[in-house]
Parts: sequence; C-alpha cells; structure tokens
Amino acid sequence: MEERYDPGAIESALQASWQSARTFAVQEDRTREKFYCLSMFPYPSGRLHMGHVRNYTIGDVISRYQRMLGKNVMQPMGWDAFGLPAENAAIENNIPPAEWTRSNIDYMRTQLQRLGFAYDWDRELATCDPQYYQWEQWFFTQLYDKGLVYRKTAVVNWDPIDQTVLANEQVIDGRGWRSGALVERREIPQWFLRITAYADELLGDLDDLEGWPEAVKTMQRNWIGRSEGLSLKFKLSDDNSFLEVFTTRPDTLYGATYMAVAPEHPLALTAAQHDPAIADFIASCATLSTAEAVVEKMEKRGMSLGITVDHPLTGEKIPVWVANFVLMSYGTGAVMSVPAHDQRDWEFATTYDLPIIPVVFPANGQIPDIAAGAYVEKGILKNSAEYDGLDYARAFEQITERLEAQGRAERKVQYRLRDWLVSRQRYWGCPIPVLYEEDGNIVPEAAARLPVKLPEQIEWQGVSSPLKSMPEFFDTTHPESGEPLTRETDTFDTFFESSWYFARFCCPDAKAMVDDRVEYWMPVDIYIGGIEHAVLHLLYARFFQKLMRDAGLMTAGEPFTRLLTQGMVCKETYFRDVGQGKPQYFSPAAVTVETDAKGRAIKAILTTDGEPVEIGSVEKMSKSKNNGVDPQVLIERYGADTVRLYTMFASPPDQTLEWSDSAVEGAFRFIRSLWRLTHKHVQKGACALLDSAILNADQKTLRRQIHETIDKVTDDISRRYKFNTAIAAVMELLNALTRSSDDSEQGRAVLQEGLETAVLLLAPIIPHCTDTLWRALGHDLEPLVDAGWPQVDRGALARDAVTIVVQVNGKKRAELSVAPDCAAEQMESMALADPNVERIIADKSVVKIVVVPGRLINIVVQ
RNA sequence: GCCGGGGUGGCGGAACUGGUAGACGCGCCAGACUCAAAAUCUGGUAUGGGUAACCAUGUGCGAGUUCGAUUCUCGCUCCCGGCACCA
Repeated sequence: MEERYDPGAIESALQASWQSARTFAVQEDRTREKFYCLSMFPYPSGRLHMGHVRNYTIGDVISRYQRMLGKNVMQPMGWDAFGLPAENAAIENNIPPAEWTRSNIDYMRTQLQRLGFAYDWDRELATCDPQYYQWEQWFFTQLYDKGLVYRKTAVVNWDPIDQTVLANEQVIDGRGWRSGALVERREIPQWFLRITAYADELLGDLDDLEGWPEAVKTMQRNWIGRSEGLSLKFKLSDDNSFLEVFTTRPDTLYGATYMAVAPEHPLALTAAQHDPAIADFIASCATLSTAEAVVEKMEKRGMSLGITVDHPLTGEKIPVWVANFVLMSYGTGAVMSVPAHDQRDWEFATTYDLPIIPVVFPANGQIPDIAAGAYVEKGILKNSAEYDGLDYARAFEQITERLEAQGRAERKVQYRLRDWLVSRQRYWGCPIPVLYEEDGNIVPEAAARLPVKLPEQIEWQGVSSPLKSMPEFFDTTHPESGEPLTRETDTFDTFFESSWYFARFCCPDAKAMVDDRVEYWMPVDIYIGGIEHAVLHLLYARFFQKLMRDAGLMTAGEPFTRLLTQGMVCKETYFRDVGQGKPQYFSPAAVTVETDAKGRAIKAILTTDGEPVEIGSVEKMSKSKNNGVDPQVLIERYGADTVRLYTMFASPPDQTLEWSDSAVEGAFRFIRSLWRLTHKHVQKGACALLDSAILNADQKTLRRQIHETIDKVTDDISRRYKFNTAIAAVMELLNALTRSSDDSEQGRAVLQEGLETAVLLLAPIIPHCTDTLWRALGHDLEPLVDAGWPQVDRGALARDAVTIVVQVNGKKRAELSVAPDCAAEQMESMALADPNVERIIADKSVVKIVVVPGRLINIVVQ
C-alpha cells in the first residue's frame, strides 16, 4: 500500500474493477437467502443533491452489510422520469422533455457510479420508456375490465389566461405562477382508481407491518380515516326530495340547528337560479383553492339558501346554508351542523348568529361553557326528548334504530380516503390508454395495440400540453369496425409509475408486467426514502401491490417489509434584504463567517465585496434559498468515501442532517488516520498468530474493546439503523489502537485483529479505502465485499471490575469499582463508607437504599 | 385548520428498557514540532463559584408521577414534514 491516502486513484480503479467484474449483478438463487434493498428512485432533475447522496448511502451500507452476512443481495436503481420539471425546462429553454430527461439521467448515472454504490445496473429502468409504461397501460385496461377504474368529473385549478390546468404547486396566493391570473375552479371529466375498495385492507394490514415506523402507520391510518356512522336523509320541507348527509354522532341529532352544503351542491345551484346574491356567493367560491390546507385556513363564510329541511325526530324546520368550507368531493357534499358539539360548526354558528343547542353533557354533572366553544367529548344526553339520560353508545343505538325503522338512515362505514384521481392534463407522462367514440362511449385500448406511445419529437408552443393540439396523436379509428375514435390526451399521475417499479426491478426484461422472478425477490426487505412520502406514495404502492396480487401477478400482499424514512439535509442560509419584499440569498460557499473566541458565528461577509450579509436560519437545501452544497465538488476534493462517511456520521438516518463543511474534513482526517496506522503496522512485517490465552492485562483490555466494538456496531447497523453511533464506536476503537504502542509479538497480533475489525466494520460505509487496507492486512485472495462480518468472541468481553455510581437522593456523589458479582450488601456498606457520602448524609437519617445491580446505588435520606 | 415528528454545550449529535447528561466528531483555547506556515501530535473545553477536592445550576416553557425523569403523564410554545395535481 501507498503511504499517502489518495482517494481519487483508489476509488476510480476499484469502481472500474467492480464494473468489469459485474460484482453487483445478481441472479435468483433459491439455495441462498435473498435480500432486496431498495432506495426510492430519483426524479432526474439534473444533478444529484445531498438528499440523494444520503438516501443512497444508507441503502448501500445496508446492502453491503447484508452481503457480508452471506445473503444474495439485490440493489437496483432507476429513474422516476416523468414529471413537471421536464415540461418547465421545455417551456423555458425549448428543450424537448425527452431529451432533457435522458441527458439528466446520463449525468446522474455517472454521479451514482462515482459514489461507488453497489447497484445491479443490468436492472436499470426509466419510467418514460415505453417498455416500462406499456405494462401500466395494460394493467389499467385490466382494472377497467374489473370495474376498478371509472370516469367522473372533478375540480381542477384552471388558469384562464394560459388556458391550462395548474398543479397546486403552480398556484401562488390564488394566482397562476406564470400568468398571474386569478385561478378558477373548473370541473372536468377525469379517471379515478377505486382505492376506497381496498380501504379496509390497507388499514388492517398496517397492523402486521412491524418493520414500519409507528409514525408512518399512524399517518396512514388517519389518512384512510375509517369512521362508523349513519347515512341520514333529511326531507326537504317544500318537496319530497331528500338531503343526504353522513354523521358519526347521531347522539347529537337534537342539537342540529342548520345544514351546510358545498357551493357545487345541487341545492345551492338550484337556489342560485332564483337568487342573484346566492349566485354571487357561489361565484366567489369559484376562486377557492383545491388544496385542503388553504381551504381549512381561510375565513369560513356562508349564506342561507332560504330553504329548510325537516328534523326527522322533532319535525322542526332546519335552515340549509351554503358554506365555502364544505367540499363536494367529501362524502355527499353536505353536513349536518351541531354547533354545540363541533368546533367548526360552533365558529360558523357564532359568526352568523345561528342557534346553539347543547344536547350532550359530561357524565360528572359539570356544565361546559358553550359560550366559549363547542363541547366535543361524548357524554350524557339532555334536551333530547325520550333519549335524555342515555350515554353515547345507547343513544347511538336507539336513535339509529328509530331512524332505520323510518327508512331515514342506514348504518355506514365512511372513509376520509378518496378515490385516486390519476388523470393529469400534462404532456410529459404516460398516456392513458383509452379511446372515446363520437358519442362519448369509452373504449379501452386493445392489448395488441399497446403501448400507446407518447410522441417525443414535439414542438412546444404556449404552456399547455402539445398532445391537446396533435390530431396525429388523438385522431384514430377502431381496429375492427374502422369507426372514428378520439384518443385520451391526459396522462397518468406520476405516482402511477412509482407504484409498481419495485416489482419490475425483479424482472426488468419480462415479456409481461412481471414474471415469476418476482416470487423470489418480493417483498422488498427494506425500503429507504424521504419521510415526505409517508402517505401518498407509500399508500399508492401498497394499493398497487394488492391490485397486482389480486390480478394473479404475485402472492405478496405488502410490498415493503421494512421502511426506513430519511430526514432532510439542511444548511444555514445567508441573505441580504434588498427591498421588494424578497431577500437575496447567497451561497454559503461565497460567504466568510467570523467567529468569536468560543467559535460562535458573530458576523458574515460576502467574500467578493467584503460587505456584511445576514445569517439566516438552517433550512432544507434548496435552489430558492441558495444553500445547496454540490456533492460533486466534495467528491472531487475528498473522494466518495469521505462524503459517504460524513453523511452517515453527522446524524441518524431518520433525523434532519445539518451540513457542516468542516465536519466533512473531520471525516477525511479519520480515514487518513486509519490509513496511517495500518500503514505503520504493515510496514513492520507479518505478525504472529493471536493466542488469547497468553495476553497480558493491557492486551486483554484492548482486545475486549475490539469485541465490544463488534458487538455495538453489529447492533447499531442491523437492529437500530444508527450508523452515526456505529462510526463513533469505531472511532473510539481507533483511538484506543493508536494509543497502544505495544510492539511485542502478542501486542502486534492484537493490533492486527483490531485493524482487521475496524476495516470490516467500516467496509459497508467506506468500501473503497477499506478494500485497499484489507489487502494490505494480508487478505489478497478474499475480496472485501464478500468477506464475512466479524464475530464477537464472548470470552473476550469479560471484565474484572465494574463502576457503580453512588447517589444520595438521586444526585451522584461517588463512584465505586467492584467485582461484577459483588453482593448488594457489600456494595451498600462500601457506598456508606465513602468519605464524600459520609459527609453528605452525616446529619441525616437513611430512609432506604435502592440498588440497581451493576449500575448504581441510591441512598435516600431525610 | 387537521395529521405526524422534533427542541440536549459554541455546532452536529450520544445517553437503546426510568438509573453517571454531554460518548464520538467539529469548532475554539493552550502546548509540542517548524526559520515560518500547513499538516500532524498532546492537553483542555456545559454554565457559575472554588487553587483544588468539591458545590450549585442545567436537556424549549409550566406542572405532575417517581428513591431517581432528556426518557413517562398533562398543559403550553416554537420549528419541521404531509394535507390528495411538486416528486
């Protein structure tokens, strides 16, 4: 080995040899245990960012560790290639999305290879390739035949100037991001997948996902939002039709004082025909956002429709209002309002001076202050005629039974989850494989005519999808009858592609959607990706897995056995207030920070002009905050191993990582000191075999540290996924090895074992330099990627003495060093005899003594 | 607004099952080496008091449970993620 650590040379040579030897290509092998390690594939935005580096390093560490355990490890990589940014690039720079996307993929692929990730590149796929998306088109037609897809109208954000549909992200303060026009709500026919048919299964199966974080499962449960209640029909006072609502609280029925319907509700639209004020109100709701977060935060407004419904039990007339916060896409688009027992209803009733009638009271007899807010707990009924005095369960049952007998109610399970709207009015996506006859009849595309290829050679004019103005794309004829057909010009939501790619990776060249190789590899053993996907992507992928299972394509019902959600990568921001409301952000690389004697940042100046800039908060690396750190620059300066080591060391994978350039240098220093110590050791020539029976006390202590480190690191990597503490443990070991200067035969043998251990434990994290060190330590024949994970020698872990903490009233006052098997009575008397303890308890009496074996003694005094 | 997560030295973080708060690293300070610098090595580094032993305080804020709370419970606060067309 070279004396000097030169990452560039080592890494490129090793990566070339991995590539030529196809080290990470895998085949199904039923004699070996498989391990499928998957990281969420990237959107090819142009360059890798630190979030990618972090995500893929975590996956690579797990993959390489599993391989050292002897498993048949598959780690694939591909590209989530359809999406909005490619269209923006086309609009801004007139580059066709296909060309832009493919050149980004080529660049990012070289970046991933430069980081040394152990991917099986033979399995690479890009979702924009017809060979990939043809199968989801085929699958969609299958689902159509099963009745699991349907078409109905839904609201979109419509930009009246650009004449196009906008994504929520493209609507800023109610206006189109390019045109600045006030965005309108527009209803258009769109395609849906019936995910609600799987709601119960998606909910129930969460209980079996032991390898998923509780937080993600909770979010999915709340998202699905199963509730049991009643579908209730209120008869309109003036005619024989009914207003249908869903409620989980029939016990509060006597407190219903008004009904609220969505602006698009038929009752509201009918009332608007006769009342211009109502029509105006509904029109004013037309600029409402389709985003729930915006709707929930806006001012709650409404208007009486001037009609009433009959209360099913009292016959009283209840007014019907139209309200901007009731959404047509939720349930029936109408709600029964009980202001005394629902906070939102209470606020609306208070604003519009509607009656608030309390009908539920706490069981303990207290009277809640209804003037201050709604009482939302369950309790005992009052003001409810013959139901007074009943509790929630009895009231629910008795009121429900009566309404059922009247034919006014049906028990119903309702979900918050809505069917998945998969239509997008975009160009750069997978064409939806359906055709329409002249009268609107739907004809799914025949399997033999798939794929419906997205035309890639296009001229981009304006901002809306070129497909909408390409008759050569949408004008076609029926293959048998020859009658004219119009092709759907909408494309799929890009979540469609990412809902099944994990299955395609098992058999990327299959002559069907998947073949029987999925049975060997699926389910994914561990899936790694950002927490922001906790609900949507991860729920859709689970849904697709069940659809594929029910189509007979595979047997697994859940796609991901374990889930590791990664935190964001953040960095401090620097800016100047240049007026116009928006600060100007400067790259941290362009700023010089001055610190005080303690290292606190006190001032920052822009390096080029020497003038001060403000030090902002630590935020997620982004273009808008100009606080991104380009991985490429760091890889070129320090090598891939240092970047990998730092990202794994800086924080645990599920927490946010705050980027620090100087700490990166620390990671580089650590590798260099490991390199130096190994070099110094091997320069002295071969060493004797270790004989644990003849070690002296210091050698035994050092060897115990080696095996404690193996124990700790193994647990950290395999069970806890805490790579930062695993690395810290190896750093401690290296410090101990560096301090020992025992040149005796057995001293050198222990050092050899220590260095081999450090190299093996770090191999998954920094695979390049450890490969060189492994060979220098005398392992020329066995490649490090397939070296066995080190085993703990339990005998080496024995200790002669343990440290016991002595507390008085919970405060540490002394330490004792005792034999591990020391009796409790002896420890107590030693603790009481300690001079510092004696002094503190001198004028007090001992109440009791708590002994935690092997850890501490707490003397409680008064 | 709703759902989920988080707040520990100058900084990133550690403390895994309620048992020594601050492992490991960065930064900073001092020293060694050097003509000098870089690199490297050694020591120190929560805050306040004390020469020291040691003492007091301290894990966002306020309460509670406990012999003992960063860890459990309740209330609050600030920050972050998601909210169905960003991916």
